[in-house]
Amino acid sequence: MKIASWNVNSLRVRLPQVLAWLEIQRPDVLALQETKVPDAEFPAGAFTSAGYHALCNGQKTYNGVALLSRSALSDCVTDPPNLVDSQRRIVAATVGDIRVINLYVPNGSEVGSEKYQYKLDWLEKISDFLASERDLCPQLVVLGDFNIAPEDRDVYDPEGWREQILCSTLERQAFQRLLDLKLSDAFREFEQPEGSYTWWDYRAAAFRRNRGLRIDHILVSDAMKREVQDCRVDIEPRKQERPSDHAPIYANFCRWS
DNA sequence: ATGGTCGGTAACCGA
Repeated sequence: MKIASWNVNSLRVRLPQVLAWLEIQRPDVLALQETKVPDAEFPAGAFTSAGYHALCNGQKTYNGVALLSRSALSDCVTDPPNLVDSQRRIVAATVGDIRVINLYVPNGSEVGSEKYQYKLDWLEKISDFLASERDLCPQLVVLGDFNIAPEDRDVYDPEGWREQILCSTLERQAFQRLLDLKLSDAFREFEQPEGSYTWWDYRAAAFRRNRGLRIDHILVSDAMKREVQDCRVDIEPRKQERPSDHAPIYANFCRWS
């Protein structure tokens, strides 16, 4: 079973690339972020034709998440009780016996800004939600765009990014608190190439120079950690014309969908 | 080379 995550930076623009990627990689589940499309305009038909069920939680212009799955999705949550927010950043659902939670964590803009505080508050609240979800279902996968590079090795220039947004100590501590919920970073369960990243700025030919950060993650509960077989970044879509600034990541689990 | 590029939307904001 393959579970993937991809910040597409506008599903309208990236739909052909997403459909192509579904055909090539055949993930059982794909979590999308930054769809930037209201639910009424979500291209559900295209995904149905491709063999996927879809759940969307979108809005105009900003944010927006969705879950695609080859098998049915149930028990959808978009608004945890303690996270009242007009920004559409969460969609959770059950696939078989696995609880999948797709997150688009706020970017935070700049350390010390109002948006930065919103990000930290949001992470605090999501932590409570994840704890309650974990207690309901031991087979838990939490994935998405976390907008946090957990360690220096996840950053192409750690000194240049020291205490900058995506890398600050408070953000890294917030990420660690998620791991403290007995969740593991699936990517770090395996040997990985140095310079593995999931996001590269559009500017300054950052991708060509591999000036990236690893800010998209797949976190797994202990029950799922026992079954994870590999976790990779697929940089092929980032090489294409008009790419998202993020690459997809995926993990394979030793079970059928 | 201390800037640079996207997407959404309609002058700039967010990333």
